[in-house]
Amino acid sequence: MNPYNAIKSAIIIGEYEPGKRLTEEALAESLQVSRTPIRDAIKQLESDGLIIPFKRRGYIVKEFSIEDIRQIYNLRALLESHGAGEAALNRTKEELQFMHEKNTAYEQAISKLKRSDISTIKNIQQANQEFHEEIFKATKNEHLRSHISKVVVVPLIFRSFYWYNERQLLRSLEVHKTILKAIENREPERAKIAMQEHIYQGRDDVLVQMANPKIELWKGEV
Amino acid sequence: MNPYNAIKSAIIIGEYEPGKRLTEEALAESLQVSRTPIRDAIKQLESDGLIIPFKRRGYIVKEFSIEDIRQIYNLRALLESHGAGEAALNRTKEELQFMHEKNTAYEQAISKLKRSDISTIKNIQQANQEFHEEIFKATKNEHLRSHISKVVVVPLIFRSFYWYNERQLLRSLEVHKTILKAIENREPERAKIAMQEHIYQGRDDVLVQMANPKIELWKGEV
DNA sequence: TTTTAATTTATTGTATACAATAAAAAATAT
DNA sequence: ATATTTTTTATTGTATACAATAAATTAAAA
Repeated sequence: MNPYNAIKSAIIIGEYEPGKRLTEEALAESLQVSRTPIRDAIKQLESDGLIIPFKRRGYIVKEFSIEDIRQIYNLRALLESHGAGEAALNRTKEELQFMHEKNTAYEQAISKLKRSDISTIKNIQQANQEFHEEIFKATKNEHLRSHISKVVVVPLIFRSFYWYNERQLLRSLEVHKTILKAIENREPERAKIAMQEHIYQGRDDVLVQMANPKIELWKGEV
Repeated sequence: MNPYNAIKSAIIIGEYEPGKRLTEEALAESLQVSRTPIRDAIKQLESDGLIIPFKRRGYIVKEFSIEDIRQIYNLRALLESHGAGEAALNRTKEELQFMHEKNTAYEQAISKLKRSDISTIKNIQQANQEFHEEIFKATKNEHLRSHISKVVVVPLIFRSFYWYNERQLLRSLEVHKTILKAIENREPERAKIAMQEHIYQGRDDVLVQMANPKIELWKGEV
């Protein structure tokens, strides 16, 4: 795994907790490479909004406020709902088939849920992400796609899956099916609204958990 | 000027034309710095979508197709119109005042138009950009702001000002005033739609010029 | 002559030493 | 005790040499 993915991964699973301070040298030592590739990774992570410079004394892992969550999820809602509408207009039969396959994979990942097992949750998050990405591929809009990927802050989504219970996961699966049906039927407005609602639901789940933390984020060895 | 802005600037004014090949070493030589800061700049420019890697043999300045223009401007329309709506809801009296000032500066920059004079056109583009940015500041939505800035591909906008005649510039000034009025009156829907129309107008002007190039991009020494 | 393999070359990737500098700590003055 | 200046230190910024490697070129084989 390259330095970028290694650090990102550690942030996603919470090994590097929000607020933790990172320096080039310490990261280089920990990943057994020189500072040069670490600097490349850091620049990318900064542009991703996952770390922020800390007064010329390294970086800290970004802590997301309630307002950050609102803003990020509202942006996602705007862009991803637009994407779903475009997908409903432009999808081919083959692409629809791929979406079905990705959603089936998501269903299977959910069925293997073991709470607090990092790798199970990673699988669920990954399957979910691939389903969403399949939709945006079908828009044939490369710029929209790449911008959506910049708005999607993976650590936030990972955390929401970490907190989700089975009921919540099954509900999200049902909404995926609604979105799929709308795309299948070439109903852009319905696909758009279903996707918007899906993202808002995710946003509110995160906000509720933040206001009233029932489950701590995992801590300890990888 | 740092390497990032130096290279970006050269791309914007067309000194580095679309398709031109760039290598780290040549840029380092030309800007009289080592490859290290050039590499940082290149990474940023790549993420901006202004250059693309060319089979491990340097980079080339991005050539924008008609489809690219459509996708980028449509994205801008989506995000900036949303931003204008939010600004109409959230702007303070002071922020409204700033917007007026920026638009006055835009009006003055236009009044000094001399076609084909790079620095005049740079001023117009800069003033226009500052007006738009003032609107997005008023949203108090830092994430929206930063994403809009990623969608705004400055070379495209610069080129459109390069091609614009006085009539087109005055029309764009009038639309700015419409947007301002809607923000002043706290009419989010109208601000949104006016901004959307403004961006689509810009898009179509660029598409028309691309289909039927009346004015060549500037070439020669800086 | 065309395909395949070997060699060379252009270019990015990485390590490392040193320079610049902002922040922190210590010393001095008020 | 507080404010100001000086010194030290932690950390990023930059230059440069060398390594890795994909692409281009040349040579060899079919």
